Amino acid sequence: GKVKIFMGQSAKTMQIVRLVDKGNSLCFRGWGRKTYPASSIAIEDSVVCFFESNAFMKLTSSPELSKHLIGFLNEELDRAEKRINYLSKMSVKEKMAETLLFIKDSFGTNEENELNVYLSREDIASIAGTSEELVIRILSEFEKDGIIERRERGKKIAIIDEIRLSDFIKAYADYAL
Amino acid sequence: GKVKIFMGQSAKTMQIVRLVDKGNSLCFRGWGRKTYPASSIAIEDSVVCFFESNAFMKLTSSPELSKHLIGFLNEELDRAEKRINYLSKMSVKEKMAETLLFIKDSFGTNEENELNVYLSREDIASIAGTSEELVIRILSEFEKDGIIERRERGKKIAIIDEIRLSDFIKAYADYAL
DNA sequence: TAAAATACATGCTATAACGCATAATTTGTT
DNA sequence: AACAAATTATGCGTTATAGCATGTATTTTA
Repeated sequence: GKVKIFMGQSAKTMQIVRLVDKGNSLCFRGWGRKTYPASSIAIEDSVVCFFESNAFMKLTSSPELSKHLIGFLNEELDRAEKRINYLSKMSVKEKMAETLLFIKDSFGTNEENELNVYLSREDIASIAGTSEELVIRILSEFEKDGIIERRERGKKIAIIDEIRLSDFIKAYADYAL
Repeated sequence: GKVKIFMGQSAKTMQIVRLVDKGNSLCFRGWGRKTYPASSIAIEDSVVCFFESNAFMKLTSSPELSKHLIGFLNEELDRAEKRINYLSKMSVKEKMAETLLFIKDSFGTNEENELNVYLSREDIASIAGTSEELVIRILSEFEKDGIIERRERGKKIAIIDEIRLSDFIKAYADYAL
């Protein structure tokens, strides 16, 4: 299932750095190291598979797996570097737009354009790098402007106008999310 | 030589995401993709080697190179995720502390604890994710507090009290930079 | 089904950070 | 050497954001 990966131990320093959907491997990152520098929490019930480190190391000799792994790391590094750019330069409103697209990119949406995941306002704040209060304020602003809709008392977020969302962030990178 | 890697085209959105020293390969990231999503500028005179993509692809089958590459990407992803955490949660003063350590980590210091690189205040601002003015203010504050020294009219920055610098950021991650 | 705990929402205040104006240095150019 | 351009530095008003207080709704527990 879906997993969030974060850094920092206290509430003050906690920051979600990555979101992982089912089928994707957390363990990829742990390769060849004693400790993994971040922590994970399952957002929903998840099945987690463990590999023995040694056995996994042997597999690494497979060129196919290596290729896959390199591709995966490349993509994640891309996403991470984009987020560095975003988080440090954007206004909170822009960060919220980016965050909604980031969540969509990570977990997708259903037929009604609703995000396939429930995240608390606090979690969203931790992705966007802002406060819970600002998240709530900007979500209602986005709803007022017809960009999103909050359904089932805020549990589901539907993206109504994705174009306008990406307009917020289009100045920041020369290619689409 | 030394190279800075950044994203965003306008001054407003420009953000340095990574610093690369001599010997390290930029091209690693370009592997298997048409376009590289960030831009690079040499900080100092550099010798750059180009590989033909096809020839490079063949090499990738070598398990040794794969291993090396995977290790490299893992490290870079670590650094990137740490910076995500830092940039979104830290005060400007803390970000400046982290930035100085980040620069030291990237390029090292000489015998007099001076950073092995000259970066304009604007560049530093773009690493720290803040404004040029704040960089200047906080640098002089750090100097007043005996944490750093600006030598040769600001061209060289010497790190006097690294302990106190890392104290600023020690709450953010459970392991050292 | 009542009580407690959690999550969502809104108003308000204090302040950190931004960004403009301006000045002082330093560097580059003819 | 004298000028222009760029960089570094400082002061200051404005604003965005954080963070508290407080209230309402929702979910969980007993």
